Amino acid sequence: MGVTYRSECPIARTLDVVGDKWTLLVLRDALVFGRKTFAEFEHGRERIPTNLLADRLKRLVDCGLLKKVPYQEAPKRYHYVPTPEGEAVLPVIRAMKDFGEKYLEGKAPVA
Amino acid sequence: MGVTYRSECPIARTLDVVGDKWTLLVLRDALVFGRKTFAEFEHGRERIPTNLLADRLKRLVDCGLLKKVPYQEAPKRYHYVPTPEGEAVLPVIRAMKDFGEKYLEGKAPVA
DNA sequence: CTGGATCCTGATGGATACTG
DNA sequence: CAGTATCCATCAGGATCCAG
Repeated sequence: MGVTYRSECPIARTLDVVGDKWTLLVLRDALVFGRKTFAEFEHGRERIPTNLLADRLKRLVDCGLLKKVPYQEAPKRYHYVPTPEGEAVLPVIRAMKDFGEKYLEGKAPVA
Repeated sequence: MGVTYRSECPIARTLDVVGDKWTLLVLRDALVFGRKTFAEFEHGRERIPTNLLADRLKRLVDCGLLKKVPYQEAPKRYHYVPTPEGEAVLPVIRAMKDFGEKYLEGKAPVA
């Protein structure tokens, strides 16, 4: 909230929203693997720490890329499901997948 | 160098290489604005701190997305220019541009 | 002056333990 | 199951410094 984007550039803005090591992975799990619950996101292959997962889910909900939908009472439980805006990031995820497959397979990481 | 990727997923691998707030912006400057020198990268609209710029340029060179080409002796000066692998990230940058233009224009940031 | 390197401080990341 | 809390390590960001 209340923070400003670094610039008017749409690329910079996109990075301000999803430009970190986990956010797009959470979105991938939601969009391509259909994961919905906290536990489903948590137990993906990359083992995101629970505090970061909670934070990323909250952010994604706050900025309108995911929405919380209740699926159970007592105790209240929620599914995290992509909004149309959330689905709109699929092309960037696909582009990353293509890039990763073409250039990063079997290649040692540098950083 | 010796670090391992978080998983075999090509998306996760791509994020391990370019998944932070600055790397893709540097790549954007190189690929779409044709910037080459340290100063050209530094004086973009987003004002990246010099230490981060130096670090990101080095990483990008180390992982083969940019290469240093000398263009002057005494003192040695270099251009940072995209390799073919570097050019291969253009689709992800374009996808981010599309997303940013469609969904983030005039919208307040959340984080 | 360009191309960084260094230093310092506050923010973020990440592992694990704990709670409703 | 779905998160919080805690603690420590690392990184970001800004200022400044240094070498060619």
